[in-house]
Amino acid sequence: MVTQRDIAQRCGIHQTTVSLALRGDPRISPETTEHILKIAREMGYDPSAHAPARRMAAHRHGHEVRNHVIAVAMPPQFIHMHYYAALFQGIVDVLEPEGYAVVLASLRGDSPLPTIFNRGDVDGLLHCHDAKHFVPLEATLRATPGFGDRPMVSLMWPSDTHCAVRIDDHGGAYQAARHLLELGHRHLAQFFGHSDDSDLRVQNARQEGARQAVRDFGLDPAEHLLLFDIPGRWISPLWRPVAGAPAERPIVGDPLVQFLRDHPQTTGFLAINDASAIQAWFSLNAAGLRVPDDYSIVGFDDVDPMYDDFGHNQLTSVRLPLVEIGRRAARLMIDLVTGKADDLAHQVLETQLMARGSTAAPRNLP
Amino acid sequence: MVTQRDIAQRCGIHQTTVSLALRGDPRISPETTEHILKIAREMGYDPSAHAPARRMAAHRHGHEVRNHVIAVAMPPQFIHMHYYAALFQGIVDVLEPEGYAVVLASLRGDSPLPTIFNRGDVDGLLHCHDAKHFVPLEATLRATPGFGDRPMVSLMWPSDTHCAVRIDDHGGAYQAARHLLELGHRHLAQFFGHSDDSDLRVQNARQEGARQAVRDFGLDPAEHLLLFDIPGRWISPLWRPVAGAPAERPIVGDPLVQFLRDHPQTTGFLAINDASAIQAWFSLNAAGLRVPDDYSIVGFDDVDPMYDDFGHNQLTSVRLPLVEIGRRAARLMIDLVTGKADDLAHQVLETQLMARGSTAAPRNLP
DNA sequence: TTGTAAGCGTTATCAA
DNA sequence: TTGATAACGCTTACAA
Repeated sequence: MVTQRDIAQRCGIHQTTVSLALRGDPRISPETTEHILKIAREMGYDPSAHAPARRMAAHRHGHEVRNHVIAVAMPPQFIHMHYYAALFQGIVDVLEPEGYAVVLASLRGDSPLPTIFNRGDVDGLLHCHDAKHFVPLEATLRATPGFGDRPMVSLMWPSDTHCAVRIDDHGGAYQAARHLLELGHRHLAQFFGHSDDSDLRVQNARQEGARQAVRDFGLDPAEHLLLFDIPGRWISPLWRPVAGAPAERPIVGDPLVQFLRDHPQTTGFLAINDASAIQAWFSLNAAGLRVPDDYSIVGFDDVDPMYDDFGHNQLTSVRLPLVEIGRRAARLMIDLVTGKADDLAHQVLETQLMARGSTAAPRNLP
Repeated sequence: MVTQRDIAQRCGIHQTTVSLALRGDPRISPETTEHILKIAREMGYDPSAHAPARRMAAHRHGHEVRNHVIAVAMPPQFIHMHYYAALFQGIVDVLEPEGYAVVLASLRGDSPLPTIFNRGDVDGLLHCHDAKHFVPLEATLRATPGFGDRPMVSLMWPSDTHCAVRIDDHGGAYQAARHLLELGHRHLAQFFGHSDDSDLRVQNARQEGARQAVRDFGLDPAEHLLLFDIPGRWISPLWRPVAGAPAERPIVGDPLVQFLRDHPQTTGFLAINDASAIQAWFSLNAAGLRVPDDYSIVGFDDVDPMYDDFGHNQLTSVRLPLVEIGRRAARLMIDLVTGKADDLAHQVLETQLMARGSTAAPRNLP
């Protein structure tokens, strides 16, 4: 393992000079510097091999170090969902070429915080947790000496305490509702996933977006836009490739059919995500009802397909620029780590409606 | 930042004693040790905060350090495939509770090796690359001073140079072929994905497995088991949630229909994975042929579903214990890192046929 | 422009 | 059973 002293000896020079030269300090003459660099290369000097020594010295002088390591915290089971996969893809797209390593941390309360955090080896954290779930994590991390006040960026969820990159939920729901209204639907039902411990800002924004679209059509939301409280499991991924996993087949229940009995005028559904849209579709099929002949469904996220017999996705959905969000969050993180960005930057991206076969003009129902 | 010296001063004792006590050295009397530990806790001493110092000292005495960091190398786009997701899930299941951090590294040639490798901060590597693709990576890593000869474990692919945990491909193909033969099919076609730069051992094992099943039925493989060279893209995931990605809709071509014209006796297909099985299914549908009425298809991996209108997966497939493989590989890695396992351990796991709606008894075709 | 010296916090050796 | 000392390789303040 070749050290700066080895190089110094070989050059008949002092180690300090080598240290300065290697970092391109202007106090060392260009010729000396060049010679030292040449010898260093020749001897195969590898600066990163001596990271601990450098860290100690830096610490002594009260400096921070960049590790080129970014942690990414995702909810459990994220790996099985295309939604998170797309975000993740964007993150890696940006970080990898810059030489950053990506550390995956589920950061659930039940596992210990990986020692890499305590060691101060992580430069920052990207995460995808809603505010309520993230509060305890944030507290833990902030209290971890090795992490301290390093930057965090939230993906998809708004945050009051740090940066966020997310989508315009209001606009997305507006697009979905408007699409159905333009097709002629007049009585819509918006899915609502009630989970009392989760941040409601996103759902509220979506509800307001749909209401706005209804109002813009001169209709009264109270009458023309109902809420349908979906079974909790509809939100989950349909299929998990886990031997013995519970959700091999979707839960095909009839709460939706019951809802339609109670509200027979409803013809259009705004789902909470694609999985719930597809579950609803299956439920309608099971009841002998047809999409889009009898009912129209709009998914959300555009990450899960509903194939027809020929492999064409039929699910109309609101496409989220998830990969781009991952990319932007990662770029923002790099800027924060390198001190080029403000710690409270927020970015909001627009969605795009992908019209497909699950939506059509309504026909008169009995 | 509290140091051993701080503790020593507070105890009116020498720092060396603190060092020994903290590591439970028997030379320090139990009472002293206990007292020191108590004070250390009180003062909030965090050993991992001083990792660099410890590393330097360790290095000086020629010791290795455990970082509790394992790298996982997966092929590009792995994040969008359930196959890799399941492997990954297993890995994380085991590593996370043990306090290991998981570093994701695509390790493609075009990005620089993350500095974390050069620094010696990675304890070992789990990877999922076939031998031919992995050879250059392995060379690079072995030549990286910070990684050197640390352990590697291969998932799914056999390796001559290091550990592997994989499945019994021969047995899996045997199960699939036997299933079709037992249903009464007598003329089978096995999918073959020709990519000349990839390790063929796996495909060879599967072909031999299917041949064996045919022979065990008293039939001649040369006549009763054909190979169908599938379009390259059939192997890829059907749906990628990437804005503007190329593969939004499957390629529904007719090479399979052409094949059936040339070999009209064929009634049963052994796919190379689930995606190719589903693509084949779509192709048959497009040609007005029906599964399983006219043809039976067996997938492989059991990671991608083919839903009927009610959300029930119809694809018969060979289930791979992917999560378990991830778990075993991770456990093996921990054993290697802690010096408890041999460096050439191999594990082979069995598959299980999941019979569903895509296979049935053949009927007489025109 | 270059050299000197001190110190970061730990571990291991050796002396007490 | 405990204490003193030297080193690991680097960065920086200061002296030459």
